[in-house]
Amino acid sequence: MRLSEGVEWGLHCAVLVALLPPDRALPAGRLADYHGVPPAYLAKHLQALSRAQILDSVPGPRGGYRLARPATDVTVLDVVEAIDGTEPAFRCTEIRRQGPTRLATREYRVPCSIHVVMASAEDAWRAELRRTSIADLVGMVGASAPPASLAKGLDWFQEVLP
Amino acid sequence: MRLSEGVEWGLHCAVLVALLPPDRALPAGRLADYHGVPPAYLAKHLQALSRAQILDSVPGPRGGYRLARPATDVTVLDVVEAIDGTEPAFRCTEIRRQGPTRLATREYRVPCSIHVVMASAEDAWRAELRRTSIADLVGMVGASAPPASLAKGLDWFQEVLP
DNA sequence: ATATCACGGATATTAGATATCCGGATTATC
DNA sequence: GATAATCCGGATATCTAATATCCGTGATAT
Repeated sequence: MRLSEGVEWGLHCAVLVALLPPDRALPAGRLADYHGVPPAYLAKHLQALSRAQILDSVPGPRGGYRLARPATDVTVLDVVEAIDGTEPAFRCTEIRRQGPTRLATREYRVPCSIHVVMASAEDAWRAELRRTSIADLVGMVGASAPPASLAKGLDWFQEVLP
Repeated sequence: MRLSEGVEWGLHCAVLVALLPPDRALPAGRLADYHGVPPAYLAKHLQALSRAQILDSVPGPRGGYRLARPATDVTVLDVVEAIDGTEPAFRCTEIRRQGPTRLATREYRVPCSIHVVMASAEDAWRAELRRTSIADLVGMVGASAPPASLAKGLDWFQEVLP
């Protein structure tokens, strides 16, 4: 079981644009520079975040991406699902209905108990991801990152924002 | 994010061998018949369950697989991890340390907050899967499956166990 | 008018999951 | 003891999804 690497990129990008001065946007290329990831591929993931209305995209010079809503209203789960999709990790193929002892379809009114357990675990996973917003992550950075990190980040904004 | 289909097969097989009469074993081929899945590939997953000491393997005629421990002592998580591995779904590549604003390695003593959140969600997922044992699943089948299903299963045992 | 940027489609590459086969080792049964 | 059934691990083939790039189009600030 493996999450797309794009999930990590998307979350870090969301945190970074949450720190932007009001009404400014960061182009995809700058976000790729900042994180040291392939620009063309990151662009694809940012487009997914834009379609999910997590980011706003601004075309043209001084354009780029910014948050579409307050950082408090964007959960980690929102970003994960925008990039990785909402398909469950466990997909019940109903193998209980295969093989020599299978019954008629109408007999299977009760759900597959294995399916139920796996689904409830994924619910717990999602619930946990919903508990944290991008604003929380920004706060965590402020509270626990080396201060030099923030300072350097601010310098960098001055440099790259035209 | 996607779990191997083998996880579903492994769980259904664990439930089935938990229903075996004492000291009997089911060959991989019969388990594949019962579930309508490719025998050669299911065999690979059963070998993984055997290595994880969830199943006992018995070579030779009248051999096959049986539970290595009481069904109450085998959790759903045990089976999932035996087949899917224990690698986390989210793998932090520390992209916060890349790019133009990176600091010296020694500055990063606090953990990446995104990593922490993703890891806690996976902990919640695992905790949920640990709450249910194979014995619980067997009980659920007994309590909620169509009775005809169990009856047919028992007939089938008589037929295939030499 | 021009340069900057997002967007979506097409396509190539790679890694991992799915699937099969075979030779060797083990053991119950005759 | 011979035979047949079974597990085991390695080698290999195939298929799917993730990763990655490129380009033409449209929008817009300067």
